[in-house]
Amino acid sequence: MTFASHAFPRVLETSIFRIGLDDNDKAYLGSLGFILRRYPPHAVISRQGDGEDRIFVIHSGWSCISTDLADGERQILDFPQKGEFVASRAFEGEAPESFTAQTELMVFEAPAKAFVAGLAHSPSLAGVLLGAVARQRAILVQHLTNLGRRSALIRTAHLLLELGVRLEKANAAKKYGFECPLTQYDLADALGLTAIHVNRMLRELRERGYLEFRHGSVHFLNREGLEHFAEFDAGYLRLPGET
Amino acid sequence: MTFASHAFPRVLETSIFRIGLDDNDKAYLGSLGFILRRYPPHAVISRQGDGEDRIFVIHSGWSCISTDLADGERQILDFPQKGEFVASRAFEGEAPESFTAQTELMVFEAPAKAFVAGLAHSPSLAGVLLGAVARQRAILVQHLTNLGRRSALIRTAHLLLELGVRLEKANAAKKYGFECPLTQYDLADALGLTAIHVNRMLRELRERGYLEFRHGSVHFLNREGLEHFAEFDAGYLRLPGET
DNA sequence: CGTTCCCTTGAGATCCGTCAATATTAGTGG
DNA sequence: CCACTAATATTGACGGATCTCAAGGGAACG
Repeated sequence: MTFASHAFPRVLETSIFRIGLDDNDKAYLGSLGFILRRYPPHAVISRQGDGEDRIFVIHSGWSCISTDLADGERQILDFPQKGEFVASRAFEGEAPESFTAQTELMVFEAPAKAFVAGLAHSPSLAGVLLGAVARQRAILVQHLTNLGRRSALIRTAHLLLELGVRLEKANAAKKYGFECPLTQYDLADALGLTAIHVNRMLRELRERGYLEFRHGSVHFLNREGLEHFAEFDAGYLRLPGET
Repeated sequence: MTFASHAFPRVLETSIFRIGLDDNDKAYLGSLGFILRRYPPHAVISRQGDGEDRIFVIHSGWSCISTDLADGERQILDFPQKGEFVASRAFEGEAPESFTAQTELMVFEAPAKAFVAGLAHSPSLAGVLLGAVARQRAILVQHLTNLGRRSALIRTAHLLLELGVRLEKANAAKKYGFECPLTQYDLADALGLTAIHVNRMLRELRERGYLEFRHGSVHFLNREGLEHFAEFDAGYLRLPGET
């Protein structure tokens, strides 16, 4: 279940922390006790309300962070990708959201306490962390804008375009699109729609020649046209340090 | 337009930064060049896409942060309240959102560059900042959940309850509710609705005996019942350091 | 006292959800 | 490779929530 912590420097190279840290910082990060863990599909890694406080860096696989509602529904906030980080309690208070594996998931994991305390020892790490938090925030803001002010069709397109770009930045995209193990129910919970309507929107996007989503993979057919149609501007996905 | 920076320690006492900082930290904060500025109603303080990078702490008045869409619409993300802070560029990249005064607005303002650089000099400030960012994130997450998974009626109630609690924590609420200069158009842009429908939802809440929103003030008539109806749990609004 | 926001209400259209049924795919064990 | 099952995808018909369009009323402010 757990692996040698010396595996951590590897993912560092492709993670959100790869920029802006000198060797001292990296050595320090490596000392924080990150371990590589594996979770099976549908494992709940951190549940809303938990007091436990951990930092995760995605190594491989798909997962989601979500809020759980009283009636059993959920709102998916994001699908964190390889190299991105997740803070179960967001550094304060009780966990406001749940973190769930969707496929088999490999994550680097460390207690948040040591991580936060470490910010004092590595000032540049604090800056990098702020940058990473800012990017996460920008993604959340786009999802919020999606839900509030865009039609179901554009909203669906926008999310798939975003995931495509994020996977490209993580070097996990194919030439034509990307592998996407999400079900239409998952998409619905992220888009504030029903799975049935997501199905209709995917069909509409296919009939308009924009993309195909079949058998777990998204295939862009007219990406430029789709980006224009969905008013998609990838600027908010810029990684810290990226020009 | 600008006031002596020694006014800053005053708001510190009631701001998000009031907890967890020792005298050294506070003295350091005071040296970062915060000035008190006044903006007239509807002033655009920071526009989406700006490169300028400032930190604000709300002193008095109402404002909103929003994303601007191509068709001229906007999605309001939040209404920051007294003592809360706003980072125009969120510490990285270009401003992903606009910051606009809604009433006359007084803010403490400082260049973000010095602020971020200062985190190295004041490790506990970094921790406090993370806590503040975490709270902002929790608020965003609730707004996202509101838009995605709650009906227009509950969504409206939830936002007004949230604003009530936040104003109480800023000591800016009345006994029965709070002064609220927002128009129904403003609420609509925050709730992902049209102003017309907001109007109908407010009527419905009034007719159900939950609250009145008239002449710029929100009056809770059955707060407990409303909190239950709207599945409102104020836990996510806990201030850093608050039990 | 007139203008300008802002609020309020109604009627009809549209988008999206609900319910119900079937088809397809993926997984499992024989 | 096949039979069976569960999960997922697909489609249609209908209803309800929300939007659009249109009109008027009220409050604030000069």
